[in-house]
Amino acid sequence: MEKRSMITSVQDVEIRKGPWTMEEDLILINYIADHGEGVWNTLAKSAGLKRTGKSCRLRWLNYLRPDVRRGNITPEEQLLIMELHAKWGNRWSKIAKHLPGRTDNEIKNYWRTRIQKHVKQTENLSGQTSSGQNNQVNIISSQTCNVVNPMEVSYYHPCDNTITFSSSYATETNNTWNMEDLWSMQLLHNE
DNA sequence: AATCAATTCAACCGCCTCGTG
DNA sequence: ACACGAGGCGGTTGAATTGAT
Repeated sequence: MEKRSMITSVQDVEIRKGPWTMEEDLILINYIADHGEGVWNTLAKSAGLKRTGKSCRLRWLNYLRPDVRRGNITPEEQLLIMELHAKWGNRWSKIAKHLPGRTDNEIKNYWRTRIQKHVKQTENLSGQTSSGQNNQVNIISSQTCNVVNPMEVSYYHPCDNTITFSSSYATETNNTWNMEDLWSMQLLHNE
């Protein structure tokens, strides 16, 4: 059950798993600010983090990096994701390189939870019309209005192949604390 | 208000590739 | 040529959150 926040003991070294604490984030941010990123296993040990190098790398790249953008995928980004996925398939890191600030993990999650759902729905509605073909264009053109998020409604415009959103909210998803808080604290800490 | 179902997304896992000795 | 470790990637999991009843 307690898959999260557990501690695994491997060769006398406690390895923490599960959600990162604010303290761990600050340690990682400060360490990378001083020493740079990379050589993650060494970094984890040197920084005093009871985490694997992989875990540190993932946390930094997907959440703590100052240039990472999270939430509020724009219609343009959504369209680009769909186009690139149609072109390359599940090459998430490759797709992410074309969306500045977006991570492969976020794009993967976004695709699976938002877009793929609509792919299946649309396929069910449109029957076999696109059997075996690259389906992205069909997905788009068969929809004139769809709910992408419970709080967002997107409208497709077939004439110019664009999507507009009517968004009733603009809150970014939080992970317990605000990143701006973290970065301001980190700056203070480094003073 | 309580309960259950559905959704989201952070984080882990396993596999693969690459560099090094 | 082989072994090993580090890094990177895609698939998957499951706790937390949100919505529905």
